[in-house]
Amino acid sequence: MAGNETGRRHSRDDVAEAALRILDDLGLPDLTMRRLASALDVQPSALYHHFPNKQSMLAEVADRIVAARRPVAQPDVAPWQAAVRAEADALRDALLAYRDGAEVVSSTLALGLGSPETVERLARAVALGGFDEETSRRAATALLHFVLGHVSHEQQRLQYDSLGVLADAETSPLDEDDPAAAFAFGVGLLVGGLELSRSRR
Amino acid sequence: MAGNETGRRHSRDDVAEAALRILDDLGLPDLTMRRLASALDVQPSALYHHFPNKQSMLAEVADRIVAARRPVAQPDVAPWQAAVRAEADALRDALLAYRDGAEVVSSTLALGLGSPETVERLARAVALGGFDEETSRRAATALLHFVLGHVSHEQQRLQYDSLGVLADAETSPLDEDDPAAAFAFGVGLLVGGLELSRSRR
DNA sequence: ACCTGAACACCGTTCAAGT
DNA sequence: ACCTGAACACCGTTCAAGT
Repeated sequence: MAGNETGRRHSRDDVAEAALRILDDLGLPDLTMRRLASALDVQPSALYHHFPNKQSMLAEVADRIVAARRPVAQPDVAPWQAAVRAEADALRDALLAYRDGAEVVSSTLALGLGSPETVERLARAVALGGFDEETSRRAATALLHFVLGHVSHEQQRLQYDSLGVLADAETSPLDEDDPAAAFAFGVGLLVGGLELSRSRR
Repeated sequence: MAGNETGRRHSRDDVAEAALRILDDLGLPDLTMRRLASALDVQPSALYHHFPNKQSMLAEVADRIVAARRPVAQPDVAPWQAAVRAEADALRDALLAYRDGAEVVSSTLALGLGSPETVERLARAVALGGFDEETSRRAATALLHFVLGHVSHEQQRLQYDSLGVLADAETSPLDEDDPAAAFAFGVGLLVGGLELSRSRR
């Protein structure tokens, strides 16, 4: 897909694309520098020409995953609540588009790497409700933590189901029969909390 | 602290205690089976007599971290909102008590391991508000995701600050000047959302 | 600029064997 | 029941050297 599979001499872009492929095909635990190198027909040490270390390579992967979010129209007339929900949904869908997407993005953000765009887009949607900058940023952060935690768990479950068959009654209390509904509920709580703080202002 | 430092022959309990020590002294990346073994003056393979693998050993560590939460009085007369906030605070404090505590608990819960007690205690507090069981469980899950995400980030920041000196303006948009206030804000949003859904019922 | 070859300092886990 | 000794199959990263 991102060419140059046999011809040697790769770009940073090639490396990132190959990493996304491995992530989606094999999952995060199998996305090793050595496997990535061998997918590119190159020695592991060659990767360090493109990235200083594995974490920065994963940060690039994370940025590409969230950058693929569908754009959300935010007409000034629409209720801000709908904009926030749409942003949350777009983020969830982007994370679900790659295997272990949520965990990659989560660990990257935890390390302070990755683009700030993700929080900012959420914060902008919140700010449509007229909240001040700090409130918007804090609400966006809370939303992001919920989304990443929820989707991480969702994706972990997917993997279990696909390989473990998961003996009956083997469910954790975090498991949800309807992940999409549980997701909407969680986002709804945070939006509701914002509404309430607004009406009390 | 958990005895038997030189006399060979350890119990599962000794192993878990030693793991907690290493976690708090060196952090999760340095909590390896080999280092744990050498702290107990034992060959790495000996650990597999006590735990089938590293993940189950970490699950035991996670359970001990959250089990140390301070008990929260829940008199039936007190407002349920205060009970939920108290449970969230108790959980945050327990996670902060050990280095990388949030990450250990988070990854354990993500794998479906660890005791269900953590979610259940949160759900019980929510249920004091008269919410049905599914709503309480979903709200507790949302709360838990927020708490784990927030505290994980908080602890990552602590480590950065302690070793990196962190050049000026090196802050990510997720960073907070006042983590405790940001935490209370996030919990407040979720509690507020519950209040609103209640008044609309 | 991009890569090779070789090495360093590690991992988690298994397994036969010992007491 | 609890442990040793040795091995297997890996890791991320560095570094001199090549083109």
